[in-house]
Amino acid sequence: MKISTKGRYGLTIMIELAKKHGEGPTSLKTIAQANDLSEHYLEQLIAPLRNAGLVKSIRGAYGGYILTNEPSKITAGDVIRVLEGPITPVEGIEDEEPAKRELWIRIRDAIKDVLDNTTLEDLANHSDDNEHDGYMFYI
Amino acid sequence: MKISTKGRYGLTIMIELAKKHGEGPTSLKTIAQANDLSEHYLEQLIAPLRNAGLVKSIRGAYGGYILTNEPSKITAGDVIRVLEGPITPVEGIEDEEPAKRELWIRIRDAIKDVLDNTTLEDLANHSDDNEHDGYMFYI
DNA sequence: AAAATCCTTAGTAAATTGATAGGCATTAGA
DNA sequence: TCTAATGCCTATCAATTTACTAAGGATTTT
Repeated sequence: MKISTKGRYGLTIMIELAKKHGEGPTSLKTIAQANDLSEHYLEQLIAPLRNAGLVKSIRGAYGGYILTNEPSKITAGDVIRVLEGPITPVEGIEDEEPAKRELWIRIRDAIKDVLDNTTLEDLANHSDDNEHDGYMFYI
Repeated sequence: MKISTKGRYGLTIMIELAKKHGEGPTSLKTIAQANDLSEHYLEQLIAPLRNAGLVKSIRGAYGGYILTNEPSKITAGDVIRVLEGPITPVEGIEDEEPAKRELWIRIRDAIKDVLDNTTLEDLANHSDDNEHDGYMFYI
């Protein structure tokens, strides 16, 4: 039910790169410091993002990472799938009996719908409004 | 992102009890055998369900468990919250910056919508159709 | 040459998962 | 009253995952 720090920090990295898109490479050190995260840990997270072709690295001094695509063309789902695996509430949906199977499928599709329709552009350009504060803590 | 066997087996228990609702208690042994699960493990899962008041136990020979409410009045969300904790894709949504915070809230609400609108009656009475087979494996 | 950066592998403490083991407490039915 | 069937409780544990830390090599710019 939870998305771990892999997916969350991974999104943080990608949002930072989206904000700097077109301005040359951004180093992990910069991103780690700006978000108070471990640079070493981020290195481990960006490796799969690079292998998946979502980012490109530029080595050496003044190097860093850049997005390989427009922020409007990369979704939160792209990032989460790489770092957390397939989007599904349970392993082996196909093995469940019909009633539960349909429940998991409805949940999966609901999550997919949100993640696949939210782009890095949406996330990077987001204003600092707080329109959701009113019901935020209702669980 | 995942619901563990706690929530899944817990739902299995509750669906079995819903099927037998009004017919007297059902033992964990019966449920464990019917679903090829460890009876001992199910005992650990039903304890919190009992503490939460979702089921009532009847001790002694020919005892077992019964639902404390109509299957139409108990939702999958009730069961999942007891066994998996609050429904949320991340811990500490309130600590995230607005862009990600809204993303997590949208995901949370989408999951809540499904879980809170699916009752044990829905799950117990489900026919064995396979209407979703066509796109089931698309992730 | 020096500094900044990416890249890779290894290790690790804590938590969670998914059980198993053993046995006591309670009750229905013979 | 005895016995079998059940619920109830505590402890233990192997495997996995999480969230890092550590160490150092490879590459490129200045």
